[in-house]
Amino acid sequence: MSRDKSDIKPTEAELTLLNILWKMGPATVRQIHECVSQTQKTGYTTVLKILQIMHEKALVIRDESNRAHVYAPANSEMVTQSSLLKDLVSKAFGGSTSKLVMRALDNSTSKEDIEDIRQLLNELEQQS
Amino acid sequence: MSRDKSDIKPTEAELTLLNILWKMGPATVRQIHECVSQTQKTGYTTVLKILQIMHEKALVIRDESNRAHVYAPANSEMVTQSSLLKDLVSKAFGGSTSKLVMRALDNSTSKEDIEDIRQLLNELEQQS
DNA sequence: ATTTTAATACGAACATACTCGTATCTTATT
DNA sequence: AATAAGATACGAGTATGTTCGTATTAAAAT
Repeated sequence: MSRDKSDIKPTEAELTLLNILWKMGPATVRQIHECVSQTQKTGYTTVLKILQIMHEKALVIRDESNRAHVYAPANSEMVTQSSLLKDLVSKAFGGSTSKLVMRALDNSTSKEDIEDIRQLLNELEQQS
Repeated sequence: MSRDKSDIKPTEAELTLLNILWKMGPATVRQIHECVSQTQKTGYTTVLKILQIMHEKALVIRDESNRAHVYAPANSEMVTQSSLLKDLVSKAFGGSTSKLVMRALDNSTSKEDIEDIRQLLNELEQQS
């Protein structure tokens, strides 16, 4: 059973670029490189290459109508976050999402966060 | 700033073995291999090698007093889970644990789980 | 038209992870 | 003591990810 196109797990470098794309919207390699350069020292062609690989993997789509290709995420941030969580749940929490949630809450959560989450729990309970 | 010994991120294969060790307790390579063989077809020396690498990385400790070394996790399951969560939060949730929790809850949680989590929220709130 | 600029494509080098066969060493059995 | 069994150590092959230099191509400027 091979992996569905839509739930390929992005690598670390790929996730860095996806984060930028989700934040900036569709962008050229130059724009993406400028952005990533603010926090890392990475060559232009490195960013280009990663994007090309991501295109092969269908992690991004690109508009080739202009000379400078315009890249955009293939999946929303939400879908990708869910996919990464699902992966972690299965590999490190025995498949139990609630175990993951409890462990996450153990660590660090502010008072406002607690209220937000409680609110969400109420909504979820009503749905079912 | 180099990585602390105690929060090295285990790879996928390493996590598989750690899961076994947390479940079984300290074990020899043979025991671990038998266990992992129930779900995967992996050579004995492959398991051995991974454990040796994990020992170098200080992910496991081992008792060499007998011929068959006895391996044990260097860190608890809890600590490792927290470390993995922290990593995912920073890489895919902009550093926000509560965003991760909410995304996780969105997906799938049973009614009993919701109650458990609500209980935990109450306790957390009292602490602060 | 020629030159300069700026983009993509390609390939190679390097790092890490994973896998396993073979060599070596230690203990038990005969 | 010699052999067999069972353990670790080592090294090499493969796969994937990351990095970047160079080549090539396309557009803009002169």
